[in-house]
Amino acid sequence: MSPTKPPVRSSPADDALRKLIALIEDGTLATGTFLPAERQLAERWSLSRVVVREAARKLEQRGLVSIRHGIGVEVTNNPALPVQHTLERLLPSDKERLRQCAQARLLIEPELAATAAVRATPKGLRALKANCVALASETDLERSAVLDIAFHDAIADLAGNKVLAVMLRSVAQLGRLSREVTLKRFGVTRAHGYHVRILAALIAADPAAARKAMKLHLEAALGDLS
Amino acid sequence: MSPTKPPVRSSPADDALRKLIALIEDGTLATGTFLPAERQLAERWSLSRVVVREAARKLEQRGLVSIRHGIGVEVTNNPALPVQHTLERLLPSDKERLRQCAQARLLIEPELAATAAVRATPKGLRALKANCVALASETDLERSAVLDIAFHDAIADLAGNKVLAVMLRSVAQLGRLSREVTLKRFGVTRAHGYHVRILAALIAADPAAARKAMKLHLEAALGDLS
DNA sequence: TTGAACTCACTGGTAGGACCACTTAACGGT
DNA sequence: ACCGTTAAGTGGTCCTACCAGTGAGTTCAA
Repeated sequence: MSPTKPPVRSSPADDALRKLIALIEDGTLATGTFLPAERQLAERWSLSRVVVREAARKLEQRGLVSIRHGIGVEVTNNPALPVQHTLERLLPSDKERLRQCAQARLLIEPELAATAAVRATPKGLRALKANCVALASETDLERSAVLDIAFHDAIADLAGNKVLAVMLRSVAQLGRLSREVTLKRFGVTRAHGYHVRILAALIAADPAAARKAMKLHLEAALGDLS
Repeated sequence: MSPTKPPVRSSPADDALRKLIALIEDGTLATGTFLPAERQLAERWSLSRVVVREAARKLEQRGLVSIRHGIGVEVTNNPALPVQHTLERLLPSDKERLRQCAQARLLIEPELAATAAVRATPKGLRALKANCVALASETDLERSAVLDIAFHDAIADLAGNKVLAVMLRSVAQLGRLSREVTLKRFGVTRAHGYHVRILAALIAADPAAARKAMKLHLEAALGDLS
């Protein structure tokens, strides 16, 4: 009953983890920058290096950082990564995983597009338009794929539902990683056409049209996989 | 160019992690059992305890095990846990998180019910029926909530899409954890009624009816939150 | 001058041993 | 028969030394 041990149970490891998360979220440690070296953090916070290491490992598993031997700990902030790990373990077969991811996208993304049509901001629409323009003139297939993903991510953000946004981002990235069937050149131009139509529906603030345009786009793109 | 260092880059930590995952997945380490003590594993595999610890930490972050001070490392196998961590960080506000999770459920789960109606097996239907019966006679609210979640999980499994199943499981568990507004007694009996109707649609292999019944159920249950 | 190899000072990764903190169950005194 | 003590097990932390990649600066030969 002595007040020396109230329910304040907090372990050094948890403290370190929370501190780091806080630093990342408030922008002190921006995406793309590196954390201080493990030894420095340990001394600065009067902790063992082991504790700092464990915190870093946890951050890595949660997709917040990427640890690179000989380099350092880079802030990546990719919340979709843990989901990708889970799905890769649950569905070891690339083909089946892609199939189920496609099904999930087909269910989620048209709805996101419809919501985005209602909630879109001028700023968000400008960004989408810029993405479309960039995709039109992009010749490199690799960068085209990145732009394509960014377009869909941006729509998910506009919709304002972070739960669905994270889910979409996960399956989209997973699809991009595991498909050798990367887009052909004609695939890019076709994708651009669909993107333009989706963007038009968003600008018109027409949910039904956005939903339909997104559905058509996905069915066309995902159909290439079968 | 010497063949002594081909692309076999494998670190002891990765090896340990892979070994443990394999042991868990092939059933050698069943859910509910405990891993050997860290010191034992370290000696058995001729590794440092640090390495074993890091592997265990990673497994914990991925939802495969639960580490408990003074007790041991228990195999839990809850793939939804990483997603929950991510969403709790992205949406710190309980209220907003619940709202978006509800929206996600409303989108995903009716579709899962419809698919389950087509793909349901006799065995799966029996399990669902047993769950319904148990819920009807359960008086404890805590256990009722568990049964409720299990019912929805079972339907997701029947639908055969693990991607959507994991997503649903995540948002459902998250909802149960963060709501103080736990079900009242009348809520349980009402839920049971909906469950029976959903089950009937599944038995009848009627996708449209299943989708509709699930939608009604969710709208009723989630409506209590607002 | 140029350029390629080397050196060295970082980074994270691993090792081993000691000790702390929590849990449980067996033990022993009352 | 009860309850506090003890001891042995577990994970948690620390320290210190060393191994292993990386990159930049230096050196030395062409």
